[in-house]
Amino acid sequence: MMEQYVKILKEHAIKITPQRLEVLKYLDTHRNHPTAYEIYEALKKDNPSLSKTTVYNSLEVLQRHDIIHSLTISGSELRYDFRTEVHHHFLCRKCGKIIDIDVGCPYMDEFLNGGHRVEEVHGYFKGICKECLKKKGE
Amino acid sequence: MMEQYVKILKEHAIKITPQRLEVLKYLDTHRNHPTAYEIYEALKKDNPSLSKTTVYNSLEVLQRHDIIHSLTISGSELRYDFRTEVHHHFLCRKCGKIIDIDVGCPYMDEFLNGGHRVEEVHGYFKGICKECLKKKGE
DNA sequence: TATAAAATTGTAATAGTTACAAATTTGTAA
DNA sequence: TTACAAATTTGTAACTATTACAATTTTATA
Repeated sequence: MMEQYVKILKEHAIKITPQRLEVLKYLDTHRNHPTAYEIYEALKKDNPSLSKTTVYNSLEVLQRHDIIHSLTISGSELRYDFRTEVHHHFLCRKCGKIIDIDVGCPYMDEFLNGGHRVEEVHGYFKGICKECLKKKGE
Repeated sequence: MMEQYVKILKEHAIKITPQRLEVLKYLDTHRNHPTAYEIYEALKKDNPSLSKTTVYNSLEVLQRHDIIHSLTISGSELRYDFRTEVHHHFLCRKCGKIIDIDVGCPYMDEFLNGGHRVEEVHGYFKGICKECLKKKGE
């Protein structure tokens, strides 16, 4: 159940706590780019004494070790993502959904010709998603 | 002096006010992706009665008419950009500077194969800029 | 099992942004 | 040019996401 998450934390020499395991598990099993608040609300059901600060702290430590990523796509709040290969994101203005765009830009390296050291790449697209376009037409 | 900005607002049928003209001029002449607060602080010098809300309102209307864009690159506050052709941005974690990356990704359209209608494209890179890398070595 | 270091909790503070009502300004038409 | 309705500006207060901090609890280790 939790062994896989224990393993991840151990590999990164992060102290193991139930809260961190739950946050990590939640992100692994909910790939819809939740906010810190959504994670907090969900985990509070099984652990009513959970603190919002703990969720933020857990997200921070997981992010620092590159186990998860945060997205700044919305501009008002951060979204969190279980780390996978580089991919991009589409934000639908209508329904608010954030959809994975599973293509890396093959020309990405060209952007780096300025001599900067690039550690993160974010591709954000915004518009109206396929489903909302369909609804509109009906 | 201001004629060019008057012209832009007229073309978009936006009511002309000194505040909007100043905000637009500021963004045209300061291409360093300032925050709303930075714009407010700068313009207050010549117009002490300027309200922060007015800056936000002006930015909102200019953005709605696609005259300026906002960047969510930092995650904590919005940055504003006088509209130009599609280009990307690099945020230096060390000095905080946001640098223009003047290359469009030629494979951008491929991302859209999901059938979504894309209205905005943001490419954000984060790392250490050339200048900060140089300083470190010294 | 004892202990030091680190994490969790709860509350309060902070930062960026938005809501709102009163006063002022804008564009238009007589 | 003047008058007026509609829109904008202003100032203050509210709101939301996030961070700071001190007291308590838990973790990893010996």
